[in-house]
Amino acid sequence: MEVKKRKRNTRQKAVIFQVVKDSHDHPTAEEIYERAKKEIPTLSLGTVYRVLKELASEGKIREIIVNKQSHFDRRTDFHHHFICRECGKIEDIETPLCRYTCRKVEQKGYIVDEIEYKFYGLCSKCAEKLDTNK
Amino acid sequence: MEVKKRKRNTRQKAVIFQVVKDSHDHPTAEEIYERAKKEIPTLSLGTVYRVLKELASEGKIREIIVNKQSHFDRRTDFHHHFICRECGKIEDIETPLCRYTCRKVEQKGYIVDEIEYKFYGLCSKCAEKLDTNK
DNA sequence: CAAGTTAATAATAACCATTACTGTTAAAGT
DNA sequence: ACTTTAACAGTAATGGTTATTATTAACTTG
Repeated sequence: MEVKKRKRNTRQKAVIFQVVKDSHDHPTAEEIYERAKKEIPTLSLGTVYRVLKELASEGKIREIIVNKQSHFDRRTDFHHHFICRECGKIEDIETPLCRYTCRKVEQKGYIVDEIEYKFYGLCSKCAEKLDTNK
Repeated sequence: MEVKKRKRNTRQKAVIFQVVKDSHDHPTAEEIYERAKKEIPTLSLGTVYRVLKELASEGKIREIIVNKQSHFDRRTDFHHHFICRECGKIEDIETPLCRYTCRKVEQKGYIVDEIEYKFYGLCSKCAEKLDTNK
């Protein structure tokens, strides 16, 4: 009954994956598209979206959503994000899992498979800039 | 130079605010629109969006974004959310502010003005349902 | 390694939550 | 009541994302 679909290794997938892995920021699909086009000029934006979703569901990259827009993270280990309201930059935040919080959630009978902490405010650069302007 | 705009108290604003305050779930703009239309049948969806944004920026309600869609919360006090991947329900989570984490973020020179924790997984009902189906 | 199969692609249309626009309505001051 | 104009209803536009489809190119098989 089950028709098994063999996956194919395409240049597009390899290039898009590499672009994310080489990104030290947290690019959007559009930005990844622009970077990958330098390698494959005929690349289509739809392909970028599809491949990114696939890579994320395979656990090879991470999707993070900021202001209703998907960004992609080369890191898949446990960490969180700080988002600057001024410049929009997304910074990684290393913070341990809060056992106390997890226990409280699990006590309610919920099964948690993902935890996401987001901190909003001003990054050091923007905080400084706004301070000197005053 | 400054032209002061006097705000007007309209029935639309009052009804929309009341709908959110009476909501024990976390409705979307569309859902709030449907509920408020029972009171004001000629209400426009655009008005709902505008008023909700206004109420949120006044701190009278809270906007929470789940799956790239705005939901609205009658609570404005410090709390977080659990989102069920199965039924989409959003549940409140009471958890204290993690001082350790905050200190780490502030050590980087960031100024934090909002903290958002989201827990994803299965709510107790859906967890049970999926368990008995096996 | 040529031929056949079909997964993945490029290009484009559609989607949908949200925002912008515009003529009209109705709060609030005089 | 009259005037002013903030807010409204109705509708068009926006923008990130997803769906569709004919075509291309990985991989399989002979």
